Amino acid sequence: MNDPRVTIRDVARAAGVSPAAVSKVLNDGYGVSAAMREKVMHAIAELGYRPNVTARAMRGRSHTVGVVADIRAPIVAQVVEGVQEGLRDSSLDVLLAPVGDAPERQRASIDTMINRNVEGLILIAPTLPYTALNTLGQSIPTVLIGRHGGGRHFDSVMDDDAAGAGLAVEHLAGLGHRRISHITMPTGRLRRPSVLPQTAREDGYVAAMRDHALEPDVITTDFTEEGGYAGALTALRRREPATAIFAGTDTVALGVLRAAHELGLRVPQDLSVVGADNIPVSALPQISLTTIDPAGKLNGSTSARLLRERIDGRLNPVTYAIAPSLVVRGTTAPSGSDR
Amino acid sequence: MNDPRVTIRDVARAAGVSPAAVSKVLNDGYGVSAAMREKVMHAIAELGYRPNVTARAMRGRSHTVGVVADIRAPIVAQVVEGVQEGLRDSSLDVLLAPVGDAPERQRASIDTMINRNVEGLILIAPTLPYTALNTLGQSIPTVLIGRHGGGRHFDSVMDDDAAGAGLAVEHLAGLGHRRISHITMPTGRLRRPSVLPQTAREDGYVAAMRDHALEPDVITTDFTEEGGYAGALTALRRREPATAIFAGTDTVALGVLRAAHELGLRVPQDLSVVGADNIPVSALPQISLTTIDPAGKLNGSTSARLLRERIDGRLNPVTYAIAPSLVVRGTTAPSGSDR
DNA sequence: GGCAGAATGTAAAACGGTCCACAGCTCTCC
DNA sequence: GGAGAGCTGTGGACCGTTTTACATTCTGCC
Repeated sequence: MNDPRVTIRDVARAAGVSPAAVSKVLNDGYGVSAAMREKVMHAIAELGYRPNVTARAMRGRSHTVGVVADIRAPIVAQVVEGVQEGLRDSSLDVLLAPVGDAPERQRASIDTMINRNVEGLILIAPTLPYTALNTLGQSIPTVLIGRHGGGRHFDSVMDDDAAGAGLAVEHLAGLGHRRISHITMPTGRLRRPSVLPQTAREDGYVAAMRDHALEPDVITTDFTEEGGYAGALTALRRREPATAIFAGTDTVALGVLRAAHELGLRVPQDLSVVGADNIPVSALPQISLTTIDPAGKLNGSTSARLLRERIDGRLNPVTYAIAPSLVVRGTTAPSGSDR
Repeated sequence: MNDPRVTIRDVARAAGVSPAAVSKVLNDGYGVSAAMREKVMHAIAELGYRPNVTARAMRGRSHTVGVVADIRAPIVAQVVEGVQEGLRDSSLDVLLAPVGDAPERQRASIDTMINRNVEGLILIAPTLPYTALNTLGQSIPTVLIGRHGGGRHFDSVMDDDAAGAGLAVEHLAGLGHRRISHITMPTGRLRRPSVLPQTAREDGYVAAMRDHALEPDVITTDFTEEGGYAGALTALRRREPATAIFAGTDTVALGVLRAAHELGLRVPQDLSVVGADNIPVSALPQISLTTIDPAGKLNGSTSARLLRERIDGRLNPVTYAIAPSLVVRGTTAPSGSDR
């Protein structure tokens, strides 16, 4: 912490060895005697030496993994925690480049990381086109979280969102619901199979409905509370209104709850609602939303493991789909019930 | 993006000049002719050259500002957005080191940043002791957000939380409330005046109550929904129960709302509730919490400005207190009202 | 035309590590 | 006792950029 910084030369002098020797000790290189290791370690502790990472980075290893994510999404905190956990014993530090909505900001943040010679990248729910990601993966170890479809030059970790949607439909159908609507959002320019969670959920919903011999009803708005409100009004003003709504995200579900309230519908007696993402709000007693839990931490730690393998030289792509779980809370009940 | 990376030498060769010349163009150095600038710029664009930041960092400037924060707090996203905005025209990039609760993780994240030669640090609500922060500020330009009291070797930006508490009390007293309880959390090891927002709020609350000739009633639990629930039970089971509660944070306020609901109290008719922080949930129609808005983005952009001044050489400490505002929503009403 | 001084460009040394190639030493084995 | 192998440790080049000190060219003016 004190200026000027202690360098490897200072340590070497204090320990009476060469800088190269200190470097070897630090990188547990081949050919260091116990005696020397001891001397060097002592000098390091004595002087409070910490290697200058930028200098290290110039010779290949930057000891840094870059995470690019929109930190406004509550799940990101959990994912990052998982990443850190997965990197704990590895001498790799996690740095986060914050992005907002704009795709060009994503690019800029990725470049920020690459300019700093990060050893690998973890991108959370990137909206960049498939080809750009593939090109990126060719030049640097890359793992994608939450992007479906996989790719040739990067690893992918995601929740099995289609299966999650299946869980939701199964739960609702099991409660006797027949008219189950789904609210989703436009896919942007992304095309199947390289898509974000909402599209996979939509597909899973449609498939599950067909499996139960039910008619799918997909309403497309946007993923805000407002969007959920508007979507719910559509679903509930049909000639044969929905008795259950599977919302594409919890935030959307909150809008659905508000619409129901305004229309005088009781939840869950008159309308059942299922969300997705299990954001912190959903667990609040006032909300108590039945939802699909995305296992954010597990996504993070799995990504970290894959990235390390990739940094260590693996080239063939790996895809991990994590089984989601349904968290049953207070917004779902049997159809036509009045408990 | 393509391997191997384009270096300054490649650009120099392509433009038919020396590497030094390219460097000068990049750093708008003294003594570059228009012709040379033109040639170099063209070569840079041609080759898609981007300077290697780690190499730059070795010669002093790392073009990086480090933000250390707990990304689980919703406000952090807004603050970071403000920081980025304040740094937009500066060639400085923002990198974020995520931390959790543990103070030693804060230290580790700060070291992570220093090891990478960042030009300055912005710490959001750090819990490190005052002396550690002061020492830190002596070795690197540092700005603290959300830490009261200021210091000799760093700048401070914070909401005027005492004034915010004053707004809350004034609002409630103006509605006719006399028994206004406040729920706060322990101060940890921090001592006045170098404290986190909650302590400043508590002080502001006590002062404002006295100003209105009312008796302060401070309940100390912890800053979770559970804590709020427990605190509210205490306040509402007194012989003379509170008619209004000023919660230390919105999350706490959510617990208060649950307690009120369970006790059969209607909000706002039987009990008024004010929170603090204006987290996204509070704006939801179902919650509609009256709260104090912390102007996160303004905190961020102000910090960025101060940090730049400090990087440019300013040494004397500056403290900025940002006036908070009260957002009146649906959880407050006149005392004894039955509107 | 010659000269001072300004303007423009370059060579080379740094920054703080890593790592290759090699030197010196000890040990083993014949 | 000497050759060769195996260990330890070191010198120095190198990574990509900035910056200082200096060389060269140009300009204006007497």
